[in-house]
Formats: sequence, C-alpha cells, structure tokens
Amino acid sequence: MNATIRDVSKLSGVSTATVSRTFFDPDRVKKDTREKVLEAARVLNYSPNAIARAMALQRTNKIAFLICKAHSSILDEFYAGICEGIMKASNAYDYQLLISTEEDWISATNSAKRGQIEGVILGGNAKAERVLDFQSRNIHVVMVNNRISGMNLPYVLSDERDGTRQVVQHLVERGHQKIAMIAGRFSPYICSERYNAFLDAMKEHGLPVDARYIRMSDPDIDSAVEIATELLRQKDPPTAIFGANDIIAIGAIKAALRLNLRIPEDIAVVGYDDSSSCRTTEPELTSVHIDRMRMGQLCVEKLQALLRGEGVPEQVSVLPAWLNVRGSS
Amino acid sequence: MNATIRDVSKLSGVSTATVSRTFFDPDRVKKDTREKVLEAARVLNYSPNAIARAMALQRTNKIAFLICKAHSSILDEFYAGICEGIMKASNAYDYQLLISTEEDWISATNSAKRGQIEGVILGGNAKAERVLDFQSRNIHVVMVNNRISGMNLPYVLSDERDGTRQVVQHLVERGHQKIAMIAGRFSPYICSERYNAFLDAMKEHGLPVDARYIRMSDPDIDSAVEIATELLRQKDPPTAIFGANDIIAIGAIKAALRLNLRIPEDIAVVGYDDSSSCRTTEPELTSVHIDRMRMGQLCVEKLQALLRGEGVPEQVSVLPAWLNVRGSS
DNA sequence: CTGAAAGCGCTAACAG
DNA sequence: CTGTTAGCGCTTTCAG
Repeated sequence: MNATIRDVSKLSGVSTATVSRTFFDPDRVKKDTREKVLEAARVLNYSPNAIARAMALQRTNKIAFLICKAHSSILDEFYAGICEGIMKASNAYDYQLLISTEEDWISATNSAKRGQIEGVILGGNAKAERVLDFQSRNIHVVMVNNRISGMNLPYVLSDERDGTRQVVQHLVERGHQKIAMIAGRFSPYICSERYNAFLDAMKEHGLPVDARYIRMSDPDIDSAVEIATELLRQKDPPTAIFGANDIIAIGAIKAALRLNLRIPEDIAVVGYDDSSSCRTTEPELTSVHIDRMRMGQLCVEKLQALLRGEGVPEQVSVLPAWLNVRGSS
Repeated sequence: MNATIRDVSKLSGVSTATVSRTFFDPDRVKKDTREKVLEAARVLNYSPNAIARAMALQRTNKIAFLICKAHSSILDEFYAGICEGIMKASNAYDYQLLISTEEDWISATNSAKRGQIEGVILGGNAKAERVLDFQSRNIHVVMVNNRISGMNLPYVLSDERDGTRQVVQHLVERGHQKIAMIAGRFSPYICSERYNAFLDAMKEHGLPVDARYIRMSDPDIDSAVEIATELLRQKDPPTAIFGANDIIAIGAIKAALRLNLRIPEDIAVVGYDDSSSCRTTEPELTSVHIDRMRMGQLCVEKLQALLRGEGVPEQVSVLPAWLNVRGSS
C-alpha cells in the first residue's frame, strides 16, 4: 500500500506532526528537518492522503457543477464553455471539481455524495427545491445562466437584454424594418429574456411587431428550418430574422438558401450564443457573443467568497455580451 | 454542523455500528430497529459522511478523467461526448467523477490530489511518463482515443482504419478517382491512423495517390479554407476531398463554395467525427460517426473491471465507426 | 441481531 | 522549532 505519514515519520526520525507541517506549513520547520523529511517522502513515494486531510480539517476542497438539463446533450458547447471556466478557476483555488447532471446526482446514492462538497454551481433549470436542499445542508450555491425568484443566492448571468438590443440596433442600422424573431423552446429564463428584450427594442426603435413575424421553434435544426421556411414563404416576408439561438438561426440560413434567397441581400439572419457553428455556414452567422469561460470563472470566485464567509459583494453579476457581425447580416 | 452517526445513534438509542449497518447493510438489522434509525436520521437531516466512509474503507469511489490537451478548447465537442459517457457510466457505478486538464492537475498541489482517486481515464496525448506515475501509485489507468506503445493498460479506441476505409469506398462508388486528403495537425495517433488508412484504402482500390492531392492543415477553419483553396485552384484538381476531421472538411466546403464550385457535383467533401456542425452547412457534410458516448462508457467499464481486480478481458477495444452520408458527397 | 472498541491518515492544540 | 495526543466520522472485527 501507499506510504503514510507514519512511515515517513519513522524513516526520517521526526514526529508525524513535523511531517505534516513540512507539507502544509513548511516555514514552521527548520530547513534541515524539512529536507530530511522530503527526502524520506521521496524514497517512500509518499504523498499526503487528501481524504485523511479532509477528515481532519473538516473540509474537502471540493465543489460541484450540476447541470440541470433533462434531455439531449448535457455538455453542449455552451455548458462546456462554462465548464472550462469553472475548471480553470477551481484549479487556481486548488479546489477539485465534481461534475454531474442533476438527474444522476439524485439517482445515485445521493446521500453518499453529500458532506463532501463545500459548494455547488447550478446550471440550467434548477428548481428552488434543489437550492433549498443544498442550503439546508450548509452547502453554498451559485446559479449560472438562470434565475429563479425569491432565492437568496448569487447569480452569474450574461446580459441577455443588452445583447438582444444590440441585435435589433444592428439590423435597424442596416435598414431593416420588417424584423422577425424565431423564439425558442429551451431554457425558460433565457427565452423569455430574449423575447421580451426583442419586443422592447423594437418599441424603442418605433417599429411595429407584426404577429406574422413572431414564431416559436424547438432548438433543433429541422424544426428551425421548417419554421423559417413558413416565415419566408408568406407574402410580404420579413427582411431579417433574429433566431433565439444559433441553432435556430442556422436553420433560418438553411431555409433561406434552399429558397434561393441571397443572404444578407434578401434576408439577413442573426443568432445568439456565438457558437463555433457560426463560422461554419456560408455566409457566416452574425451572433451575440457570450463570455462563457468568464461566466464559469466568476461562478467559482463567488463560491469562494461565500466559502470564506466574506459575504457576496453583488448578488447578481451580469456580464456584458457583444455582437459579432459576420456575413449573414 | 451536520449531524453525525453519533447523533443518530443517541437519538435512536442504538449503537453507531447499527446505524452504520442500517445504511450500508440494511439486511443485517431488524426491521424495527432499522425504522427507528431511519426516523432519527430523518429528524436530524442526517446522511452518512462520505469522507469518513472513504477513510474507514480505504477507498474513495472516485475516478478522474484527465484531458491531456495543451491549447484551445479543452472540452470540445468530441471530448464533451466522451465525457458525457463517462459521467453516465460512473454514476451508474456510484462513482464520482473528477475532471481536469493534465496541465491543471500537475500544477495544482498535485500531491493533494493523489490517494483519493482509484483510477484515471486519460484522454488526448498523454505521455508514457504520466501513465507510469499513476501506476506507481496503484492508480489504474485507461486510455481513450490514443495509443502509446509498450504500456500495459487498456485502450478504448474508435476504428479509425475502417472509418477511413468507408470514406474511400464511398467516394469510389460515387465514381471518384482523384481523391485528395487534407490531413491534420492534431492528435498524432489519430492523424497518422487516418492518413495511413487513407493510403492503404487508395491502394486497395488501385488508385494512385497523387502527391499534389495530399495536404496538411491546422485544425481550424481559416487554415483549412486556405489549404483547400490551393488544392482546388491547381489545374487538374481533385474531384473529392477527404478532410481529416470535420473542421477541415468544412473549410473545404467553404473554399469550394467561394470558388463557385457545386457540391457535390464539382467537388465532393467528406469529413470525420460527425460533429454537430455537419448539419449546419449547405449541403450538409458526409462524415464518419464516432460513438463518443459509448467510448466514454466503455472506459468506465474497463476501469471498474480493473478496480475489481477482474483483469481486463481485452486490452484494446476498438469501437465500430460508420459513415453518415449527407449532401456533400 | 446488536454493542464496544480499535483504527483509517492526518491535523491542531498544547507542552516543551 | 518539535513532539504528544486527542480527535475528525465511519466501519468492522469480535463478543455477546
């Protein structure tokens, strides 16, 4: 088996306390002793057992990222981006990261999992019940890319309203008046933010919102193509389409191309999320960029503040979004 | 603080041993007693502390997925897929999953991390040194989507050779003779497999491999567009392009469209990985599908077999790949 | 079927 | 600066 602190203590002729200090409070041990200990550790291929340490310290240096999404690909590009940010930041704090779907978390002997997590980052559509469950066990919670009312916890969000405003602004500047929106059936919080912001922005520009130009689509290409085709085939069609996310916008591009429309001359298309697919279409897709990596990092920073009991400076952090203009508009 | 086994023991009037059994070996305690204990646990909002359990049992029920990739997006669609498979399977085994990049793993107080992981799945270009390091600490290793010589460990791979063979076969059936390949500068193992398989398949079909038709590209769109443009602009250009991955193939599609070539009439394009972007282009991209989810699951299954000391039935598992034919070819 | 007690590997007073 | 020692919360013989 692996060497323990006792083995090292014996081999180096010092107490276990000194060995412990050598590893986690080196300044408190004399240089000579320290070197003796390290040498012994090397010989024995020893490294401190984190479990035992967690046990003694009553803290685990461990946080979790829980993605609350029912179906389809869990780690899609969006959450993978957030996840990377979380990974980077938690490593910087020397925290380990556990990743799970909400589903799995609950179904697996969830009791076994508790008590070893200091904090949780909830992504997707977490329910209030889940939050309370964690909080009742002294586990701190931060929520990302979602917001639920009446909860006392920090949020990390992207500025959906401003992003959407930029889209409309951009299209208006390009001379568009007949702007359609294909709203999405995915995360309720996100969808309603984008939809409402769209309505507001249109109003601000004094543009009418024609009911014929507002549609809903599932967030998959086939559904989006179908909806966009209907939109474009009606008489007096829109001159621009804003898709609630990139998938939907790409569906619109495909629909337009299949109808032999020119993009952006006949129809402009704009998406949201600025996923890698924006660069795959011809023309490439204009889209609102979300700084997913930064969102992830910020989640960890907030969680750390919470863990240190510093309180949280601001409950709701809204990161700026910006439009990346490409050939489609 | 959270309730401990002692609190429950006191409240229910039984020993801690019985409480312990109630949770992890319920059959060994009488029904009445069990119910008493569970009731007390509910009242106290108790659940067993996994850390303490790990400490006592000398096992942690924890594995790690280490992605050994230096730059760019770590959790790209490919590894995210594998990751999902790993997540699902580890939850099924009631194992927790730690995810990290190799870089972070090493730089973070890596000592603190050891001893709490029973096994590791290595993705990307792990070096032999890393493997030996783990094995010397009694940590089992499984490698996915990569292979290094002379190591005694299980591999989970996709059948690169057969996938490539299917590509060539398909193109030949469509009447192509002048088939170009844009090889990639990414994972050495994957790239060389695909490249060599391409050469072999061409030979099998009695087709010459024209040096003018073989190129290398970085795995990004811009680079691929540039290379593909050169390829297509030469006199007597190829009639089909096989991209070593989807990114590269999509670059080829874009290059062709910009040169006003018709796809697939003037030039056919095929990719590899069958990523979601295959559905975003017009026409959509034919590509070799890799069952990433299954690869991930299989990794966990192998690791579990190793952990149970069952030995590993087969060291190298090669999962079948298949061609998804779409409009680009 | 249940209880008492030793111990998993480490840390943190407290003494020296 | 270093050693002694009492736990951290749980499991597991071994007795009863």
